[in-house]
Amino acid sequence: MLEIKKIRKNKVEIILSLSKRNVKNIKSIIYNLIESDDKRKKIKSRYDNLNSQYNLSSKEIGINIKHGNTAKIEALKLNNSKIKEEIKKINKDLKSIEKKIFDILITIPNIPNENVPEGNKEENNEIVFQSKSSKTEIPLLPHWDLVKKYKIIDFELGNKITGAGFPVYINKGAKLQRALINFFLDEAVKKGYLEIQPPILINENSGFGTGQIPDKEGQMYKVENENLFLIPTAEVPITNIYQNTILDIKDTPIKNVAYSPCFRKEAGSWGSHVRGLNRLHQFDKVEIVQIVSPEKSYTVLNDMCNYVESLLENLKLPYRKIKLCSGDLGFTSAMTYDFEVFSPGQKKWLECSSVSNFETYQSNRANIKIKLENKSKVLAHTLNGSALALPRILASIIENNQSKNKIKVPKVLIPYTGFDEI
RNA sequence: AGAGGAGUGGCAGAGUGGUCGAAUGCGGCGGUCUUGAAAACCGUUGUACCGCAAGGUACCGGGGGUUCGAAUCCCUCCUCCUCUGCCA
Repeated sequence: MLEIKKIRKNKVEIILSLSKRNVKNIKSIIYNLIESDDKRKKIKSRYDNLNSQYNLSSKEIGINIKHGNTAKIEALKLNNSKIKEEIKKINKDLKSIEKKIFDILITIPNIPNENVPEGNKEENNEIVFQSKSSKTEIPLLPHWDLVKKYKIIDFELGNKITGAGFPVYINKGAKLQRALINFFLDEAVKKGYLEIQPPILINENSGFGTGQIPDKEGQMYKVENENLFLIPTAEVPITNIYQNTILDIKDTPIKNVAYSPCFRKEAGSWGSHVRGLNRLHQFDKVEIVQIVSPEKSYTVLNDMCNYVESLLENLKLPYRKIKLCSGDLGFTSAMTYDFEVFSPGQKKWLECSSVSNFETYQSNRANIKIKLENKSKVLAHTLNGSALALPRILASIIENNQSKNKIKVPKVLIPYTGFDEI
């Protein structure tokens, strides 16, 4: 959520950059917001003033009770009851204007960083890097055929037990999953990330803190009667560890890594183009999260991207790095790089990581601050990225490493799998 | 799950209806002293909002209520501890 103070200060720039993001009527939204905030200030001032009068009067009653001035007490009580009525009324006004402001604020997405390419179409995304794809003579099978052939993932079983989008990993398929998770966790820990295993159910407040609620509430599975949600990503519990905290600058950067299963309803995004591991309701992911002081966040974004690239290189997968344009940016992000691995069986690129800087958008919601050297407190910048999401990586691994009768396991994974081919 | 107890400032801990935003101790910060450090002593030390400022308002787990007045009384929810039960 954007900070109202910043909006007031930089309204022209903000209107300009949000209009690049497809936000309709942004100018009138912003002006409406500022007008409402002006109103709020006036009401707040009146409200405080009345409360002050009321408090004084109550104290006076106390003093008069001690001295037994019955007549005066009654007069003061009468006066107080009048003030109280007005306080009640003004309190209503204050609450309603605050709610109005809040309701507007949560509909406004983050402001894209100035270096984000402008545009609303996929073509406006900037391909920063792309591996040269290796050409092979033999026809390559898509992963949904390979997993059947080698009996490592069973989609039918998943349908039976749960429903579509919940695959069952079997034998070397299951081991490969476990190997990838351990490999990703170990690599992150080597880079100084603290390993965390978070709850995979979160409450409403945490969902709000990272921006899933209310914007993407419909994409999360809700536990009936408990008011809890299955996490769509470990970003939610991990970032919310720090909700309502003031971090000392000395304790930053916060670098956390977590493996978790992720659950997404993916409502509306299902179609014939979605097959196999391309899109699932449940999948595994290792997520890295950093919380840093504002001036460092873009350096950190780069570091995180470099780290993700190093994983892809270690796995020897053809990949590309894409800088998302303003129109493609997630609601809460100020800048995002996507990483895609090549699927030769499908002849298309599959997103396997998304690394974002949210600047203060999440920290303002979750109330995460940093106390600087000079003791001033500022909203922290939060960042996160997949490092990595498993299913598409697994798809790409088996498709890229297939030969006629086997699939070679990437070298770095062999110590983790205990076998070198499937 | 049942019974009982408890949730107060960074921590510890007082306060059970009236200048309580809250004693005290520890910690933190600033200073005096010291060649330096420690000790001692003095001062300072929460967050948000309104206000140019002076100052004001709100917050004692969350929400609601009683009262002229609530950290203190009542209701409700959450969390923690103890005992009983159940269980991976």
